[in-house]
Amino acid sequence: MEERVTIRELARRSGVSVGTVSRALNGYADVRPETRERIMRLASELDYTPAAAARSLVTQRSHVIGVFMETGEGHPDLQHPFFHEVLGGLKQRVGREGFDLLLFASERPGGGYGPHSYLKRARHHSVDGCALIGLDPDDSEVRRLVRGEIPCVAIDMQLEGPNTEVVMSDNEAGAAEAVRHLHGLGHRRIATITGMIDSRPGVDRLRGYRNAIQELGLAYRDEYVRYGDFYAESAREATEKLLALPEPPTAIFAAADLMAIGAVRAAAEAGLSVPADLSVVGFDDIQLAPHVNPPLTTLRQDKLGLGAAAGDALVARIAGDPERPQLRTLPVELVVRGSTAAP
Amino acid sequence: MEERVTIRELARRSGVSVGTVSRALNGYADVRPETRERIMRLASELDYTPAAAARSLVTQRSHVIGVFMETGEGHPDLQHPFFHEVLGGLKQRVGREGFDLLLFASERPGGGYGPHSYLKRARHHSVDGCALIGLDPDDSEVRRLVRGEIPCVAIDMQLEGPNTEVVMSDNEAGAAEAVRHLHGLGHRRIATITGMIDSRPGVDRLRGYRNAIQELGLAYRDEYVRYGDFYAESAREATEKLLALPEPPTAIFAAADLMAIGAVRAAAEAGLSVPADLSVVGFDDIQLAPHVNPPLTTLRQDKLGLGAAAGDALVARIAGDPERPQLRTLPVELVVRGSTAAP
DNA sequence: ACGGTTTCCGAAACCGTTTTTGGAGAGATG
DNA sequence: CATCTCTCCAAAAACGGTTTCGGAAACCGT
Repeated sequence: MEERVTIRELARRSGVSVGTVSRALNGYADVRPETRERIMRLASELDYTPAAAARSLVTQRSHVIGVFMETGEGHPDLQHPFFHEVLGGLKQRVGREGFDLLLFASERPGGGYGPHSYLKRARHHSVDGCALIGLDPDDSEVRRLVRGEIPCVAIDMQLEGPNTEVVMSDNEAGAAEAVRHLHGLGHRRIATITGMIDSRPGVDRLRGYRNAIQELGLAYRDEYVRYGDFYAESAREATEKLLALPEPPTAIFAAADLMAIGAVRAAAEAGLSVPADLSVVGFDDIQLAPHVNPPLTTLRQDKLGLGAAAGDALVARIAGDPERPQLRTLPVELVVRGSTAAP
Repeated sequence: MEERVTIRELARRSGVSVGTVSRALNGYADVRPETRERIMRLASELDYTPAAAARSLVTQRSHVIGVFMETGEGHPDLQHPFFHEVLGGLKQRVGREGFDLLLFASERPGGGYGPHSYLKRARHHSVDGCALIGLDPDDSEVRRLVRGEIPCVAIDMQLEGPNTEVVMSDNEAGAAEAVRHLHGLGHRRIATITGMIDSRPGVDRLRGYRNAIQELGLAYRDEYVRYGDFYAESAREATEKLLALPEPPTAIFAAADLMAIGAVRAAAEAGLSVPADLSVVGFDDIQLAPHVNPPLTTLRQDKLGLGAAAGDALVARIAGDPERPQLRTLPVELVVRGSTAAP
């Protein structure tokens, strides 16, 4: 039978008290070098592994960051490639600092009583901080969570709380740059397909579009803005409508690469070729963007950077840094590939 | 100051002992209904949240599943869309059973001493089980982990251990079906671009290709098999070579959708059109497969199903079920779209 | 009225750590 | 030699739960 080797066992074998073992292992000053040496050697011989539960029980810190990211059927956000890359960035960043990520999945946490709530689940596991990715900011659970005492960072969602911070790309500037790029190419009839307009990125990108249109002295036409949901299918339908217009656009700014891809597809189905007959620019620069046909001109979000920034925010707030901004926005970069050309 | 409400507080306020509170909350039999009622009401009024650490310390069960999934620079596996969807399936399945997912990220777990090792990290957090996704099965750390006492499930990797189970798609059958489909369309010169041949899916798909070629009475030609790495770029190069052959293939089976997309791109760059001049079939059916141009004919892996099967394995083994298969393979399904046609 | 069951609950041990407190011994100081 | 300061460590009290054990009261049949 494999008996777990505890700190007590270490103490017994090395002839000191458990307190001393703990101090030796944790690098406290007041333990004689040779004693420490002996203990550490023994620990590695026996492959001693401290129990996180015991430690966090007393220190009240778990070195774990909770992650809320819905995988629901309705909005399969966990399936949006964008969020995964952000998650990867977060993982890397907080990993360096010794944190692990707890991806909340359980429906009745703690194996039993009481309904689940975000706050409760976070408290139950004593996470040191929480990352909220692509959630509905109006959800009452979410609001309760950020109103609590746990440091939170929200990615791509508008949220306020005493100890929470928001990280997102500069969506407005990016959208504006997209239409300027199109305009520079010579396009004058530029349409857009928005993301969900109840999300912050959705409205910001729309605003960027609108501002740029006006700054460039183009007429803002209602029929040129169509509402999508960040996924391909919605853009395909939207593009159909757009192309059926009496005066169809020569260029489309889609507020997500997935939607840009949907738009390209709709164009192909309408017998149009991209970019010869229609220019399309996306947003995100997902992994596949350079590989689709034609390669997508898009605005690159620094996905790893977003995750890393979220990690930064979390570790800083966990460390007790009070001087934190409420919002951190990262620049996006236009990368032009093959889906845009002069009209 | 927000004092955490503990079970002792509950006991004090409701005038019973802590043991009774515990039993009441956990649904044990020997507590009078009205007492239980009173306690539970109080608990929900005070929003009592049990501490997972304390509980798992004594029960030796954490209700947490550890997930190892590398985000390294070298092989950015966390970036392969396939794995995310699998993760989603796993999350859903184990979530129903009350488990959460711990995504290992920390580089020096426990905040300090000793080098990290998979086994050590798993033990440190007392995870009830581990999921290994897309790792190198020859890694010595991985082998140590599966030799241990913790139930493990490996997804898409060949691995053996006393308490570990493997879940993967029926790659061989899928590959065979791909070439039969191509053959049925009239193709006779069918090439393949493999995945990494040090991975089980890589070799299985190659074997499936080879077997089908022979069963159909086609000549097996060495120059028709090119080695890729599951990502787009490698397939693009491989396709260039293939098309430069004196007798170029009329169809390509790419062992991954990302590679199929790379192949399509290479064809376009060579002035060929898919599927008119070249048929391409992929593998995976990633989310984007129906949306690229042309829509990809591919073999659908049941990604959610793989995750769910992994979850099944884990919960069963955690519950102590000894009657478990060592390997579980899931069927794949040919879905024909626009990237294949008669030659 | 009495032994035997049941039902309900309190007391206490325990899980594996950290951290505080204090004290023994050694060396320095007066 | 007495005292004072170090240095190093032991003991014990937490942290917040679960679970075992046993006892008091209530209920039962005779």
